[in-house]
Amino acid sequence: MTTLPELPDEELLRLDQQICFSLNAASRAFGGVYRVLLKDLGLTYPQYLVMLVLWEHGELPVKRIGGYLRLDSGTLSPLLKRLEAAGLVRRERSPEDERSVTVGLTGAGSALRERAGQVPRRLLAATGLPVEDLAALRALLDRVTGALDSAVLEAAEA
Amino acid sequence: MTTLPELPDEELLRLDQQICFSLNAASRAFGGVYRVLLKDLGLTYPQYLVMLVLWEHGELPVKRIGGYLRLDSGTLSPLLKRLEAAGLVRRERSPEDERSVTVGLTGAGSALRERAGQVPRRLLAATGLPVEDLAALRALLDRVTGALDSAVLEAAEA
DNA sequence: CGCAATTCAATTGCGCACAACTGAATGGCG
DNA sequence: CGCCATTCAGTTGTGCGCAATTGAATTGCG
Repeated sequence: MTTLPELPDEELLRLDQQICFSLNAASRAFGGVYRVLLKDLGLTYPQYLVMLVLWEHGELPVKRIGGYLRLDSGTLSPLLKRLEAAGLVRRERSPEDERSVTVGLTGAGSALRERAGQVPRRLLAATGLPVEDLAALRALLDRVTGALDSAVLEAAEA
Repeated sequence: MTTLPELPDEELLRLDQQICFSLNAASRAFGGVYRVLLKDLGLTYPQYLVMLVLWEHGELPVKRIGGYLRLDSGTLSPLLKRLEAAGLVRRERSPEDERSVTVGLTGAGSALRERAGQVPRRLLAATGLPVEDLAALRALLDRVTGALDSAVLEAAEA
């Protein structure tokens, strides 16, 4: 934890701007590329993330999907309904805990995985970065995410 | 532009997941911290970005604000209306080009800059990263944003 | 056992992001 | 000059993200 010593406020303001600007721009630039790549799959980017989780882990309760993606039911419930309406996903109340809803893939949902196979390679090519730079980027992002989350938690406790 | 040679599809899928997961999580983690920091200013994070632009550049047409922030009128028009309703901003048709709307700060909008002065320092502290790491993060993000944008443009031309 | 606290998914409400479109104003070109 | 393409801001519609609330099911504790 650096205490950011003798930097003047003006410098801080400018640096802060660049960081939040850059992160914002990058996030939406990724969204734009995914939008193009996912268009003929009929998926949005968040829907694709949910499908990735289901392809990897199979049947899951909504709560656990939210755990993987840091999303709550306010976001997931309508999203899953749309995936269900598209015939990719099946939702049913868990028999052993009636509060929980289990989400599983339909045949079409599983089959979509084949057509999605090209997406990662095309996305990586679009980034224009060597794999090791992407790994460094991911490591930095994860570090900052962890720190930001605990900062919010501490603020909430106070 | 690396061509990502002999990596198997399974590896690519996993790496891709981690990158988009990480970026998504980081973006929303930043949003969470900004939400806390900006709460008593009565600003959302995108509204704060617009105010930063206005504080730095003064009066600007909507189009130029969108240029700085990569946002279009579909996002900015309602956002600016809310800032106007909050008394922070003033909007008026440009006399020399009636299509354009000039956005400027009100007294309250300018005054808010003082109260926002603490935000950058508190955000930087929350990231838990030394300044040089944040600079590296920003550089990586900017590189990838540029590459992604041109990739989308090329796809649009084809 | 019975009641209170907790855990889930779902819903509501608000704001942002983006595509598609509208309509007014402008500029260019024949 | 007259017309057409372009440039703006604004509107509409869809989907995501999050806070707050609801309501049902479950758990825990006295």
